[in-house]
Amino acid sequence: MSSNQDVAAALEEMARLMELLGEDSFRSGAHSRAARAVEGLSDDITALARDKSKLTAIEGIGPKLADKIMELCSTGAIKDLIDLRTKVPAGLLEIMQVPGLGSKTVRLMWQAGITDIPGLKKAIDDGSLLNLPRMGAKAVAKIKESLAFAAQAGQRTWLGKAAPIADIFAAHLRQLPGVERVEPAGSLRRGRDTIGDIDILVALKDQDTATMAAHAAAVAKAFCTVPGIVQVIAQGEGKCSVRYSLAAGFGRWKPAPDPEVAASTAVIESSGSGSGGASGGSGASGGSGGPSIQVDLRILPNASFGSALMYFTGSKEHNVHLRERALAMNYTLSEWGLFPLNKKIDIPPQQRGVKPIASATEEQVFAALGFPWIPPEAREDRGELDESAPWNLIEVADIKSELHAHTTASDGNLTILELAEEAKKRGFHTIAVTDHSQSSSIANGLKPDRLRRHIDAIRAANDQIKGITILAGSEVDILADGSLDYKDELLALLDIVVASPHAALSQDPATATKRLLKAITHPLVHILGHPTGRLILRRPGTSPDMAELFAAANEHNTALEINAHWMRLDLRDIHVRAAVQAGCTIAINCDDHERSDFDNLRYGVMTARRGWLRAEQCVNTWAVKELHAWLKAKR
DNA sequence: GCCGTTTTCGGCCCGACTGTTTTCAGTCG
Repeated sequence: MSSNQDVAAALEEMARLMELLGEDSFRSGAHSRAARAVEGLSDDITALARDKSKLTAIEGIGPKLADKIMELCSTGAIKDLIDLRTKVPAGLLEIMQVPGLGSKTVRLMWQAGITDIPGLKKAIDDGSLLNLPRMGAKAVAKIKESLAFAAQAGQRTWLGKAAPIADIFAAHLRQLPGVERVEPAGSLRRGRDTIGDIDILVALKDQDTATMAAHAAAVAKAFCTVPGIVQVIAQGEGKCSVRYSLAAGFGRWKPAPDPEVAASTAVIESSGSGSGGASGGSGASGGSGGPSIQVDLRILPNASFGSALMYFTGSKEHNVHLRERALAMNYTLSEWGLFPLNKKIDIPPQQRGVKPIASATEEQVFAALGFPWIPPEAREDRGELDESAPWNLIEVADIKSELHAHTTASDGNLTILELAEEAKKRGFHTIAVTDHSQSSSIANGLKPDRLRRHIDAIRAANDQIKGITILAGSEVDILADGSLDYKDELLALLDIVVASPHAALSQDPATATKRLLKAITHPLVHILGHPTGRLILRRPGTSPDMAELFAAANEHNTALEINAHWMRLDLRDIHVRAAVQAGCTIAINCDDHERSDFDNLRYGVMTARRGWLRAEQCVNTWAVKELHAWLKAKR
């Protein structure tokens, strides 16, 4: 059995190997595109692979690639991939991970006898690398510097950790003269659960050319000297790239109170700051190899802001399709704007002073191409260009309740009233107190008698406070066999039950499906909390049959949670999309343990928007009456 | 290797930066 990730990895490896062998770039590109298509599927590829026509129905997968996917799913291997591996030394793929080295250069190295990273280092040291074509002292120095980052190139970090770093850069640039707008773009703006690099777009006030050039230079300089930068990769007039120390960005970031999270993240923190003292003015010493993230800057005139923001937001595949659509309409689209196509002239239109058809706002550019404005979170080339109706996706402002929160009774650090006051401050009409159940002993889970007293305390607090309803609830453990951690008589006393898996997260898919189905179909359960139990970049969680879960959730009127903590975001985007299509009800909860956890809501909402969720399908947007009626229906 | 509101064959997005070059190839997003 192969997961979607396995299939995508195999296809991507084939693409890389073909590049190294110098094969047709469109052919390797097709493999690469297919890999991303598989990665973005919410359906299990193994199931689809039983029927070839279902595979070829996926855009980017034709008959040949369908055969290879079916071969991998049924035999566990692809013969063509094995053949490719025998032709290319394995170390070359590692060399290609070095930032700035692509297939053409690595191929030249291979021809010169360099086949792995140690060989490359040796060729740098003995000077033989200089003998390669187009390889001078500067290029070698750059490779030497980049080698330190080879291991972490391609590594990603959490959305909730990248966003504060983007804020640091944006705040730094926003105050500069001549700057009209600063906008983080890229995967951050699309709300992906992990971020590869941070993209910042700066729009300059439209003035005379000389003034704008001076302002651009000042912005570029300011960008490349932000404290915490460990390497300047490129610095031009309109475009810069740097690597920023992740350790230096830890200032605002605290380990999550969730003990399992705290334990795992503590490791990262200590390894991050271990080399050269704590954060602060580390400067551009470079090359220490500590955790770092690439930050890219693009500077453009404000008149191009819309098209530039579209270009810089991506995704790459979305952009490619959009540009193809432009060509079909006899236009050409770039970050400079949408222009009439003129194939006879080689010079780009913006350099000839051609007036764009649209460029100032995203709405204008989309409209000129015949689309409604597409939310950034939906720009993943997952069918968004086939939609013609306005989007109207859920927004943070739509959220009116929080239905999963902890207090000092278990592992939170707020009292019932403090929690309720904070929720009220955020404009919510309802907050549910859902402390851990007895089996979560590490989180100080409540034994039945403590829960009974806790319910009384919650009722008392609810009588005391005005302007918000406090619900008595529990985040009850779903035990390994699917049974719940309290007896039904006790659960029936609660206003709301969130059932979540916390242990036995390595179960096989069939067992996990059975376990979660039991919780979903339990008559007293309202919400299935963080369904797979994954921790992003830490552990995969279980892989239940989602289609089965969604069908059962629909039938039993059980909501499925998007846990908004940036370490979880579970359900994940593609699951949300499938759940929305299946008609499921979704909950978006912050799983609050402290005040600042309420701020994670934006990540949960972004994940919801990536699944094309509209407000009405989310319980947290419902008015008091509607929400409470839904809760009571299970009592 | 995929795909089709001009095509079932002949295309396949667009521009910036770098380092090496006497005009451009490679890489990246």
